[in-house]
Amino acid sequence: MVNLVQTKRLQKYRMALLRFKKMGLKKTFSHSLSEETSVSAVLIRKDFSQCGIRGKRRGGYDIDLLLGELKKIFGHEKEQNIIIVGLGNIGSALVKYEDYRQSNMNMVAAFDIDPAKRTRRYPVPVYSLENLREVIDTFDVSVAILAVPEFSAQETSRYLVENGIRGILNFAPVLLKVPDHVLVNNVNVMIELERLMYHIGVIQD
Amino acid sequence: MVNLVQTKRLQKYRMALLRFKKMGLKKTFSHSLSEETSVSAVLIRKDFSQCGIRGKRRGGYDIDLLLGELKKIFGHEKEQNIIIVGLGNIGSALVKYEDYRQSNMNMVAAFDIDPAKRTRRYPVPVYSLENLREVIDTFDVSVAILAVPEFSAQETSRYLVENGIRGILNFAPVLLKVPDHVLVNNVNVMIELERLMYHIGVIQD
DNA sequence: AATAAAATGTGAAAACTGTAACAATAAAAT
DNA sequence: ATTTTATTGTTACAGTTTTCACATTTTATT
Repeated sequence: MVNLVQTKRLQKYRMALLRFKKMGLKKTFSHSLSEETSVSAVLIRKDFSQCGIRGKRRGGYDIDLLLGELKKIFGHEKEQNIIIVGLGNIGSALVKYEDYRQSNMNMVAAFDIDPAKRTRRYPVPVYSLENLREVIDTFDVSVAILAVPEFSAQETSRYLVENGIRGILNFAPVLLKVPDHVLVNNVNVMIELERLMYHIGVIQD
Repeated sequence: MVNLVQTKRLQKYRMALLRFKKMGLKKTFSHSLSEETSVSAVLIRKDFSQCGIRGKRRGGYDIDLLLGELKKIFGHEKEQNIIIVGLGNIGSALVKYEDYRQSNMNMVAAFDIDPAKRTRRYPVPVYSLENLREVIDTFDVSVAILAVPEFSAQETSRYLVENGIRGILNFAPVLLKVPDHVLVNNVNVMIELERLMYHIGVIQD
């Protein structure tokens, strides 16, 4: 229904709307959202229009209505269980995140090869990868955060997919090879920094 | 010279090339890179062509030559100093990263309002934000990683910009408002997870 | 030497994305 | 009640990005 580019924008709108709501506002206008998100007002109206969201001419858009529609689109209505694999620096930080609940996500388990990590020091139970299938089946998990070291990322991702994972948020600096039905989102700090540097023109001067 | 879309692809090529090189390969072909990066072979050739990188007809591309050109484009030749602001969960994890050196980046300092964080437990000195200007001037820093809590992100970013930062890698779930000459790259785990879920169609079934 | 095969490089077409202009409508002002 | 104003919604257009088709070059084969 909506493609990747639009999805990204809708998520921006949602963030802005949540902020507006927190400020006590009830309705908003394409221009206000434009200022907040740096997306042109026309494009915002077009996106809404295409999603079947209607405003009132001269009256703007109802914030709760918009958030409701976005909720439908992104399926926040249904709780989604997720897992995390790898409790190194990044993994440990991510497992302690508390924002998951806000998006109706539920971190149900963590996995690490190091038995020393399998303690109660984390907010979720920590297992060996041997228990992966069991956890996935029990909690109907389809999305995993992958935060293992570079050298084991490809193999681990294969194992995840083998056991039913269809979406991977990958923090390892590796281009994972996965079957067509699996989706990977890469988060790579180095690459983001590099691009930032390139674009602010640090390079030239 | 190259735009954002192309930059992202070039970074992908670079990752693939580094992998090929590690495997001992000397030359490669647009098709091999295509398989590795999921970018079409024609597009890869076009990107290279536009960057003034030439291959040999039937002979493919020389890996070292390609990496050299990419190095020039991304300015890895010159060392870039960066700082990190906020030593919470994520910040602490990022400051311990060791991959910065690979891209010729140098993490020179961290900042946190909590004096308890200002110990020697971190691989770089930790300061109060009062010392920001001093550090920025001394080390000629133009890029910062922002990993403070949501509520203080906007204010902190304003302060960073005021003191000369021109690029921000923002881990706070906030759409920062910054002047035109400043670039922000957002890294938002929730948003990435949501998009992943949306696109694998977890929602529908 | 001639031919075939495997690559690159590129101009034109297609697909996609965003913008501009403006009609339609609702609210506010007179 | 009428006019003005502000805002949405949409159609046509412009720009950007990707793909297609194929010419060109190099290497390998016969």
